[in-house]
Amino acid sequence: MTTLDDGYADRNSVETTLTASRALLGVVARSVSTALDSVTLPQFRVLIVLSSSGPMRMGLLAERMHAVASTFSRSIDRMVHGGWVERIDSPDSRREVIIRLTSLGRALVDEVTERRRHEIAEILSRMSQDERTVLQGALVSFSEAAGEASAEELLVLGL
Amino acid sequence: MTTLDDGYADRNSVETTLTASRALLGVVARSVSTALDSVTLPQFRVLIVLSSSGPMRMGLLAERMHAVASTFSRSIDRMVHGGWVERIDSPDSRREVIIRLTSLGRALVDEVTERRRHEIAEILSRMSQDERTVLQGALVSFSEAAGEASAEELLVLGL
DNA sequence: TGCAACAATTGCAAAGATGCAACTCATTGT
DNA sequence: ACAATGAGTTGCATCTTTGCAATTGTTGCA
Repeated sequence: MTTLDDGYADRNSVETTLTASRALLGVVARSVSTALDSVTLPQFRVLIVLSSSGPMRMGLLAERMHAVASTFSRSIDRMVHGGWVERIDSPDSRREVIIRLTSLGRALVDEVTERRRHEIAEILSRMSQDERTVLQGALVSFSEAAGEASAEELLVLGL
Repeated sequence: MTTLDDGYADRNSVETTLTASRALLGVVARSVSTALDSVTLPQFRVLIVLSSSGPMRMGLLAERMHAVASTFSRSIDRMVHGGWVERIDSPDSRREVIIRLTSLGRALVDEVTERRRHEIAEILSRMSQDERTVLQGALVSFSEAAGEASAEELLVLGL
């Protein structure tokens, strides 16, 4: 991509970008908020991690969540009780426990991402083809300039 | 704005938009995460509302937060104790209590928004002037197509 | 004036998140 | 075989969020 880096962002373009980006954040917020009727935000974060990284050993998952193992064990108790995840034996070692999404848990995550996609598609459909094309190009360059947002960071807000 | 509505969004542009939203979320998450060392997310949301709407009567604020008044009163207790907000007498009625940000509370919010602006500026600075201009226009048309994201919704994410 | 409506707080209570220390098994290495 | 280490769980404790019911003042109105 061409990055001429021919300037710095003036105050105004920052404000404009920030303001305009609120719409996009609104989409995300709406999609997540429905899930929060079912699980808490910390719990939803767990679902997100399991969804994107697959089944995982207890300790590893706790570490990813920046939680103390004991704390986390009981959080998982609650989530198991809620039917969102399940504990299964590890094929590697009998002292390890693997946490896996149940179909219910997966459905909840899917519902959120699906809602998000759907809503974005809806908004895009209200734009002209030209506008979409321009937007797409602009967002690509923005994403590239921004770099990868680490999964770790996104987790703070539940994706 | 011209909305020809001459098509539907293809899968690809949806994905691109989704990716960009993650980059944006990364910015938001990073900016907020430091504040979360000081206050909880629900508490930070209170600070956000006070920051954007100014001092507010107890009951009104509780309503905005979708909290029951009694619940909220105690949340405010903790925040007062933490030094983030203060209760002041209402000039209108002696039975009303106004909640106002302390300078500490305001500083916390400012710090977050400042960090966010800074980071956006940084990203924009890695783009060419042309790209920035195009991005702004594109985001504006996206915002228009999306409609207002209610402050209510954005609050889920802490702005 | 006196009562009903209003604003906020307090009493009580349940559920989650979180942390430290102790404990139970399983595994590894000597 | 046994001690040391590793993985999870349980005991115990605290703090925050959240809700319902009852209480204390205030205000408005008949």
